This record gives sequence, structure tokens and C-alpha cells, in this order.
Amino acid sequence: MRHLPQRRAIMMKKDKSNGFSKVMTKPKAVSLKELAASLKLSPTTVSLVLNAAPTASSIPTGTQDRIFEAARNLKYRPNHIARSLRAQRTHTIGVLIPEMSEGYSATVLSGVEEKLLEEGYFYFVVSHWHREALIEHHSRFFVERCVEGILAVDTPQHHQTFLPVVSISGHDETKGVTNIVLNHEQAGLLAVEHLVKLGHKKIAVIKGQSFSSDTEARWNAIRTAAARCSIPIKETLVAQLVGTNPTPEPGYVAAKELLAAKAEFTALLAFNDISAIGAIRALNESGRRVPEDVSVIGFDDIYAAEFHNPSLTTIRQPLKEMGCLGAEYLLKRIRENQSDDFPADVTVEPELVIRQSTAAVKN
Amino acid sequence: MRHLPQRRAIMMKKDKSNGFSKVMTKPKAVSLKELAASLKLSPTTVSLVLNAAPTASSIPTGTQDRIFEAARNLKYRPNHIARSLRAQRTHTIGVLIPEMSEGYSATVLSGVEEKLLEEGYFYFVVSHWHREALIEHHSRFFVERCVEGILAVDTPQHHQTFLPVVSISGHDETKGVTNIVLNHEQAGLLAVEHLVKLGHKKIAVIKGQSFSSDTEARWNAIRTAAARCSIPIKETLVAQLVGTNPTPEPGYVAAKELLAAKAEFTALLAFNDISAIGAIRALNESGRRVPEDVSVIGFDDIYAAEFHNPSLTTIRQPLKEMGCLGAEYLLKRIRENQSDDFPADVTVEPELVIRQSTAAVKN
DNA sequence: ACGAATTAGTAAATCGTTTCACTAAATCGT
DNA sequence: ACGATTTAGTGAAACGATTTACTAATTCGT
Repeated sequence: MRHLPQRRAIMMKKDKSNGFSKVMTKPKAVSLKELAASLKLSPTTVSLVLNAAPTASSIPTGTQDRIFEAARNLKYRPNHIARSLRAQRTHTIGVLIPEMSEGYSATVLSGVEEKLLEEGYFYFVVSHWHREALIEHHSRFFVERCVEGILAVDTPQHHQTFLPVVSISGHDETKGVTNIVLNHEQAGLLAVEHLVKLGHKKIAVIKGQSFSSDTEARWNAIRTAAARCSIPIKETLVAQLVGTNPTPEPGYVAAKELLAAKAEFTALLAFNDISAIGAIRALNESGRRVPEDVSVIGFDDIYAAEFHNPSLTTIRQPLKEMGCLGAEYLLKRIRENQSDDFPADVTVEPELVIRQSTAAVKN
Repeated sequence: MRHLPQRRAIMMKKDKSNGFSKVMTKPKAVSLKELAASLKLSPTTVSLVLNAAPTASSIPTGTQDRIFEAARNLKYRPNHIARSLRAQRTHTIGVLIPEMSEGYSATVLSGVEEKLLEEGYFYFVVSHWHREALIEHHSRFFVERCVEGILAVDTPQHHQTFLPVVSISGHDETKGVTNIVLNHEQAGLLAVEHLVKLGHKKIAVIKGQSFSSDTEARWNAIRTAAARCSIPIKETLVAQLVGTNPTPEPGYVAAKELLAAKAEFTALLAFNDISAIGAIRALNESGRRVPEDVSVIGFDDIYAAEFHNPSLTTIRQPLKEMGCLGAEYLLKRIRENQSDDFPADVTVEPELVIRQSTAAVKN
């Protein structure tokens, strides 16, 4: 019995020291002051050298080397918070998205991320779920966190801040906001012409949700293109997505409506790929085959488009590139915020990707 | 030479005034000191009151009201950077993901975001593209930026930091890391039993990429479950995903391999939904129908699973919930970092979702 | 050999907040 | 009426970097 406690004590000790080393001794990051002290130099000198300030040219190479070496050995990393406070620059931007959906936002974000990391910037993302109040709320938090600019993705009417703002597919008319937008006219034309070439005359359209910022532009483009091709779109062949569900469900519902209206159509222009997928489901359920009975064309070219069954003919938006461009223009604005001649719009070109969801109309 | 500086100075001035008016007066956020000055109080008092510090109880209501009102009027917002520096708390965490873009990461992130915003935390996301060096690199940046913890999503072997770490589907054996994991045994069992009940005996399997942290656990679970059902998996019926392409393409390739091997199978267990979709494409191309000729079952239940054609039978992982849980446990660790008894694992339960990609075997 | 320029640094202010340690006046208990 | 407590605050030191304005010693040009 006497041995047992002892053994346990020993084990405990072992455990503890073990745990201690594991739970972290908290190797409290070394500060500039400590680094300087270890070198018997002033923080000033060390800072100057490590930042390669022009003033540091007077510090002899030997000293500089000592400083670099000590920094490496002690694993010194400047505290970004302190630096931000002093320099009034956080190298951080805020990104507003409707939601973390797999297709659209994620792809745009991947472009944003690539560009920003390249330039030493980090970003906060927040979703607003199409709720005005959340947009406002998050924008304020961004200001509080001292982001240097805001990138709004598919987010309309952004509330006024003094921060640089770039909007991707946002159609933000606010003065001073750069918009990264698709050439919608061309996109509409590509879509409609493709269907017309395949012999379609009765074309149905599913418009986007009323809150989606691309809805109006895309709808106008389609109408214009259709008129130009002398195939005006019939009122009865137009449905609209409803609700904030980011799945194909609203497209499914809209297509059901179109089918219920009993107006004949041989082709369907969906607002985007997600809704096209929902629409195809509805068409199949009603006994119509795609593309044999109805041709369906989507928008965006998200990953899912290629591997859906049937694979989707779609108007490709270069989403990742738009993310890159958005980040790029935002950084440009941040860096040259005295100048005023930023473009109000930067346009990217759509591309028709023909796959298996469209086919020539049956005679 | 003497004139040049002068002329440039004049031009600069013009430029500046020009930019100044247009770039919008930069309403430089008001600081605590300014707010205090406007009230003829000290910053201390104002800070105490606004933060509802216990000490502030001695400040009369009248003064408190004046302070609140002035804060509102001047739109005072405390500078988060300064606060972070002083308090040594940034209310920010870093999230590591393999890449932004597939269903997996985005869904997990939506859970993470929800939980974190609820608690007043923001997060940085970075993708590492499965590259060890990037994981290391980003982790260092996280430390530099003073994140309070790191959430690693589907990211194996995380390098040691002194920061709290929670890993989602990471199977990180490092002491002190909490893992949010699926009950893989159960998941494997659900999948295999479902197929067995449908009469399948020749079951093919597509394993995950070697770098994916779930690969091993899932494969073991499937093998164990199959053995228990007396349907051992034949070597020739096992393929593995290759490459980092986050689309269905690797699944397509793997299924092609299985088909080329000419070993008969009536059911296919894919590593995840994405690869199941690719596999179905390959099966269709080889003239096999799903589910009539081959049943296919996926994993994850990403959005696309429900609306794919045929819709995917799958083993659902509660991805969003896992994100929530990950965030929750990370915050718990951050707040109680003295204590040592955090669970090494938090297990969530899978769910069999039966849709149209599986059917009874033909006799 | 003398002033100017260069070399090798340092002290102190600053960014915007929080917080510890105070004070001076008013009020209270007895 | 007197010390103790409460009330209503304030001053100054952090947090960890950057940066401006210095100094003291050396070297240079002539």
C-alpha cells in the first residue's frame, strides 16, 4: 500500500510535467523589446533593420546580421496587431456574401483569396442572407475591425461608408464604387442565339429572385436579345425564383409553375445553373426529357454544371476571375485612394459552354 | 533644380484638394479621446461607462446618459485593433481548409460562421491545397495575426503551435487537439448494410485520396462492415481517388479503372458524393444504368446529392453541425485554456439517406 | 587641423484602448 | 463632529510596434 501512492505520485508528476509541456508552457511570442534586449540594442535599431528601413543603411552589416540571426533564433514575428495600430493599416479586407453556397460564392471567394494572399492581405467573410439589417450590421463591424476596404459579392444597395468598396455582380450605383460585372447583353445574346440556332421559338424564362442583383440585368438582356431575334418572350412563359433557399428547389418550383400554366415551350432559360438543375428535375417529373423534349440552358457554369446529368449547357461567368479582379481593384483603390479616376465598371465576358442539356428542336 | 521641388509641391496640393473633396472627407472615425474631450470627461470615465465596468457604478446616471448619447451622436465605435492590443484578445480565429469550392468546405464553414458570429468572433480562412508547406506558412501567419485558436477542416497532421486547435475530420493525433469526427464505423455499417439488404454481393469501393484525412477511417469502416456481413471486399474491386482536383473528375477516373479491370460488381461505394457523381458518369458512359445495373452510394450529402440525376443515396455527415461543433469546442478551449480535460474526440452520427441511386440487385 | 558629413545608434512620442492606483469632495453612522 | 465610506471621477502605465528627432563618435575634405 505504501508503494502504491508513491508510484501514483510519481506517475502524477510525470503526467503533470507531461501535460504541462503539452498544454503549453505558453511560449509567449517574443516581442521586439525582448529581442532588442537580448541583443543589447534598442528596439528602434532592431525595428529599422528588420524592416529594411532606409535609415538602417548606416547600421553595419555585422550588426544587421546579428539582428537577423537573433530574430531567427528567437523566432521573432512582429505582432501584427501592434503594427496595425501604429501604422493604421490592417492589411485586412471584409467580404460580404449572401451565403456560403457551394457554387457561386465559394468560387468567387477562391479567386479573392488567391489574389489577397498574394498581396499579403487577409479577409473576413460574412453572410448576410439577403437581409438588409445584416448587411448594415456587418459593415459596421468591418469598420470597427479596421478593414481597409469592403468587397461586396452579389450584394445590392450597399450602405454608404467611407471605405473603398468594390462590388462583384452588385450593380451598385453609388458613386465611387467599382463594379465587376458580366457583359450581360452579350450573355443574353449568346444564350438566346444558341437556342434560336437550334430552332427554338417558344422559349420560357426563369427570372432570378427579386433581391438578386443580377436579376434585372439578365432579364433585360434576355428580353432584348429575344426581341432582336424576333422571338419575343411571352408573358405566360416567364416565372420567377422565390425565396432564399440556395438549393435547386426554387428552380424546381418555378418550372412547375411554368408547366402548370400549360403554355407550350421547347426551351427554358434558367436564371442560373442551380435553378436549371431544379427545373430539369421538374421537367423530368412531368414526363419531359431534357434535351429531347425541352432544352435547358443555365448561367454561371458552376462545378456541378459539367457533371450533372444531363450536363448543362450554360453561359459561363468567369467567377474565380471576377473574384480576382474584385480583389485587385479593391487593393488598387486602397493603395491609391487619393486619386479619383477609378472605373465605375469593369466588365468581364461570358462564354457559351455547350453541353448536353440543349438540342435541336423536334419538328 | 531648385524650382522642381516647389512646382511639385504646388501640383501636389492641387491634386490633394481635388482628391480630398471627392474621396469624401474621410470622416475619420472618432476616438475615445475625442469623445471624452467633447464631454469634458476623461477617457477613463467614458471607457468605464461604455463598457459597463463594475467601477462605473459610482458614475451617476445623468453622466452615464450623457456619455451614451454623445457616443451615439458621434457614432463612436471602439477601435478593435487598439482594444485587441491592450486586452491581448483579438476575437478572431483562423480556419484552415483544403480549398474553397466544393460542397464540403463551404457547408462546414457556414456552420463555423454561424457559431462564431453568434459569439462575436470573426475568422480568417485560408486554403492550403493539401500542401504541407502552405499549412505551415499559414499557421505562422495566424500566430502573427494573433488569432486565438485554429480550426483545421479536413486537414491532417497539423504542425504544433501553442494555440488551441480543433480539427474537423482531421484525425489529428496530436495531444491536446480536439477532433470532431463522424462515427465512421456506424457510417460504414449503414452503407454496407443498405447494399446488402438490397441483395448486393459484389461491391466495389472507391477509396479517398491518400492525403484526405477521412480516407483511412472510412476504408477501415467499410472493410470491417463488409467482413461482418460476410461480403469481403475483393482487392480487384477497389480503386482510389488520385489528384487534388476538387471536381467529380477523380471519381470518374477511378470508376473507369474499375470498369477496365473487368471484375463484375453490382454496387459501388464511393468515397464521397462528388466522386459518386463522377463515377455515375463513367458508368453511364460504359452503358450501365444507375441504379438498374449498378447501385451507387455516396458520402456526405452535399447539396448536389439531392438534385443530381439520379438523386444520390448517401451517408449523410452533418457538415454544418460539425462546423458549429468545431467552433463551439474551439471557443470553449479558448475560454478555459487553463483546464486540461477537453475531449480528444467529439463524435457525430451519420445518417443513411436513401434516394434513387441504389436499388435491389437484379436476379 | 577644423568644420562638415557620415556612422551607429538611442529616447520618446504615437496609434486607441483598458485598467490600476489614486484623489477630492460629499455623505453617513454614531 | 469626526472618521469611514461612498461618490465621482482622474492620471498614467500598459499593449507592441513604428518613426521622428535627436546625440555622440568617427571619418573626410581641404
